[in-house]
Amino acid sequence: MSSDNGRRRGGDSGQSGEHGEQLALIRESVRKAKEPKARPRTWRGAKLAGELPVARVLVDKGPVHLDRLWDYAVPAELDAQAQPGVRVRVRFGAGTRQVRGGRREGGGLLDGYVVERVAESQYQGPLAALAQVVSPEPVLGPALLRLCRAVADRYAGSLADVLQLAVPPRHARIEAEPSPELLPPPAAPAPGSWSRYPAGPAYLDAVVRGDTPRAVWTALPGPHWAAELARAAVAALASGRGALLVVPDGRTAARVDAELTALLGAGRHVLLTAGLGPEERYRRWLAVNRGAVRAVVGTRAAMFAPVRDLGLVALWDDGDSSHSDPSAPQPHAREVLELRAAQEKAAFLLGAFGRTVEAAQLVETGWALPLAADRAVVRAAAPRIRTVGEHDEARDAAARAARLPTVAWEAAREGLRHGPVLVQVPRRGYVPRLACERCREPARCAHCAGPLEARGQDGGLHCGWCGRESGPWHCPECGGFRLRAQVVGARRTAEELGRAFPGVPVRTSGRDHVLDTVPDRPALVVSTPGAEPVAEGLGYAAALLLDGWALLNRPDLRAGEEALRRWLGAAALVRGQEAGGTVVVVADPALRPVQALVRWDPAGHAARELADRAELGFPPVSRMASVTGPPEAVAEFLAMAELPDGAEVLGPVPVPAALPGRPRRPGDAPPGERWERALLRVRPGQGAALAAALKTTQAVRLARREGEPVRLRVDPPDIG
DNA sequence: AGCACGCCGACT
DNA sequence: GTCGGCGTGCTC
Repeated sequence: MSSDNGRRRGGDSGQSGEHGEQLALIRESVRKAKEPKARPRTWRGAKLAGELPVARVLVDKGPVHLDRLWDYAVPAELDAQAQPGVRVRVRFGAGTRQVRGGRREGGGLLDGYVVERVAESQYQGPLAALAQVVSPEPVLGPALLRLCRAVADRYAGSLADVLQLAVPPRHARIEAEPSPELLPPPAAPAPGSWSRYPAGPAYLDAVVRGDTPRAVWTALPGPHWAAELARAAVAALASGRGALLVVPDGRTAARVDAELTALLGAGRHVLLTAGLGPEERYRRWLAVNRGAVRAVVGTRAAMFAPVRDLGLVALWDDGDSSHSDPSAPQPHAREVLELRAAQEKAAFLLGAFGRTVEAAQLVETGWALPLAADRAVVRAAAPRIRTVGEHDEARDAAARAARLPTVAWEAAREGLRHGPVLVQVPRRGYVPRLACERCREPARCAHCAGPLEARGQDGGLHCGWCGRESGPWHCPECGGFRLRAQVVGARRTAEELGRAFPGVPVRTSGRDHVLDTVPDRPALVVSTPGAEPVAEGLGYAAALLLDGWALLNRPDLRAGEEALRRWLGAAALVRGQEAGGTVVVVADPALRPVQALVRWDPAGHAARELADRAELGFPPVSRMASVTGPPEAVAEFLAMAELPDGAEVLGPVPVPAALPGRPRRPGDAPPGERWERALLRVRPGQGAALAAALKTTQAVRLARREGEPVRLRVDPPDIG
C-alpha cells in the first residue's frame, strides 16, 4: 500500500487530519500558496527583491537532473545581478525545506541558470532563496535558450544536457576583461568565384539585402569553396547581421579563418575551435555573446555560438561524421543549424562536394534550393575519372609488387611527370569484415551470422557479435576458402610504392601525422580519407583511389554515399581535366557510387538514394530512434511508452559486443553485459511526437527509478 | 543521488 | 511509549 503522504502534500486540504502538528504545518503552507499575496516579502529575515521576486532556475546537472524549472526567492541584495541568463548556485535536495524549527538547511549547492524572473510562483510551498549569483554575465540569452529547448525536444534529451554543449565553462578572469570594440559592417563583397555558379551572385545579393535564402550548394572541385564560404559570411555582415560557419575539423576551420581574414582583416570575426584551449575559447565566445564580434567560424560546438542578429548559418560537408556531437543527446550540426535558421530567421547554406540524403531531402521538400554550377563548368573543373576493376592484374612486375593495376600504375607514372600524386588508402581499422577473396561474399558466423574478424596476427577467426571462435572457413557462395584480410595500411602502401617508383619522394598523411599541404613537386602522397593534404599550386596531377571495395562493403545504409563523399573529397584536390588531372578509382564500375563519381553527379546519386530510402521506409524519409540497454529495461521501456499512432518497433536485437580494441562508444554495452537495441520508426511528420513520447517515458522511469535506465538516440547513425 | 517521512515491529 | 529498519517519493 502506498503512502498518501504525497497527495496531502500536494495540497488537498479536504483530508480529515489526525497528524496534529505536521498536518497543521502542511495546511499552513497550502494556505499561503493559495493566497500568493500572503507570501512573505522576506525570507528568513532577509528582504526579498521588490519587483519580480521569484527566479525560475534551470539546474544544470544534478544526481538526476530533472528537466524542468525550479522557483527560488530572490533576496534583495541579489536583485540587480540575478537577471535572466546569469549563472547561479542554488540549494537543491530534500532537507532544504524548513522543518519545524525553521533552521534546517540541507541539500548540496548546484549550478544553474536564471531563465526568467516572475512576480509569483505556482509552487505551493515555501521557496528557498538563491544561494549565490556566480557571475552577472548573462550567458544564456533568450535565443540560445529557445534553441537549446528545441534541440532537446528534437533529440528526446534534457535541456541541461544540451546546455552543457552550448554554454562553455566559466573563467572569472576572462569575464573581467573588456571585449574589443565592435567594428562597423564591411562593404558588400564582390561575387568573386561565386560567379561560376549561375545563382551564386544572386544568393550573395539576397543575403546582403537582409533576406534569408536557403541553399544546398554543390561545390565545384578545387580550393575555392573556402573563400566562397567566407564571402557568404561577409555578405551577412554587410547586411548588418551576423554569420556562423561550421566546418568539420580544426584544419578546415583554419583555412576558412584565413579566407575571412583576407576579406575582412582582423577583428570582425573569430575562430572557435577546441584547439584554442578553454580560456581563449571563452574569451572569444564572450566577445560573440556580448555582440562585439558578429561572425564565427568553428567546429561543431560553434553551432551554438550566440551570434547576435544572425543573418546566415552555413555548414560545410555535412556528411562528415564529426558533425555529430558524441555527447548526449548527440545533436547533428545540420539539424541544429536548420533549427537556428528557422528560429532566428537567417539564411542557410549547406555546402559540400557531395550530397547527403538529408541534403537531398531539403531540396526535394523545397525547404532549400539547389545551388550548383552548369554541367559544362563542372566537367571542366573536375579531373578525368577512370575506373579499373579489382582483378585487373598488372603485367608489369613493379606494379604487381605495389598491388597496382596497370591503369593505376600508368596514371601515377604519368602524373609524377607533372606534379604530386595522391594515393588514397582506407584506414586499416576501417574494414570491419573479412570477405571471400574470390567473390567478396562477407564471411559470417555459422551460429549468428555476425561478421567474422581476425584476431591479432595469428589469423584465428572469431565472430564480432557472439565472440565464438570459428573453425576453418569456406565460402558458402563460391566454395572459396581464402579470406581477404584487412586493407594494407597507409604505411605499408607507402613502402611498396616507394620501391615501385624509386627516386620519387613518398609522404604519408594519416591519423597520427596529418599534413596540411604538400609542395607542387612530383611526389607520392599516401593518405587515409579525410587526411589528404592540399597540393599547393594547381593541385595534384593525379590521384589513385585504392581498395574501393573496402569502403563499399561496409554494413551501413550510408556506405555508398560515404564512399562517394570520400572519393569526391580526394578528387576535388586534383587538377581539372583540361589541366591534365586524372583520377583512377579501383572499384567495380557497375556500382552506383562509382558511376556517380565518373559523371561527377553527387546530386543525382543522393536523389536516387533518397528515393530508395523512401521506398524502404528508412530515414530521413521516416524518423527513427533507438532504445538501447539491458534486455529487461528495453522491454519495460517499450511496454510503457505511449508511442505515436503507426509507430513500428523493430527488434529488439542483441547489440554487437564492443570489441576489445575499439574504444567504447555510447550505446555499446559495458564489458561483460549483453545489451539489446530496439529501433522505433515513425512516419514523416511524426518525429516530434516520437521524441516527446521517448522523453516522457524516460523521465517517468527515471523519477520512479524503475529498473535500469536505457539510452535513447534519435537518428541513430548506424542502421543497416 | 540524498534525504525525510511514515509504517510497523521490537524493545524499554 | 520510543527507537530504528525499510520503502517510498520529493527535491523550488
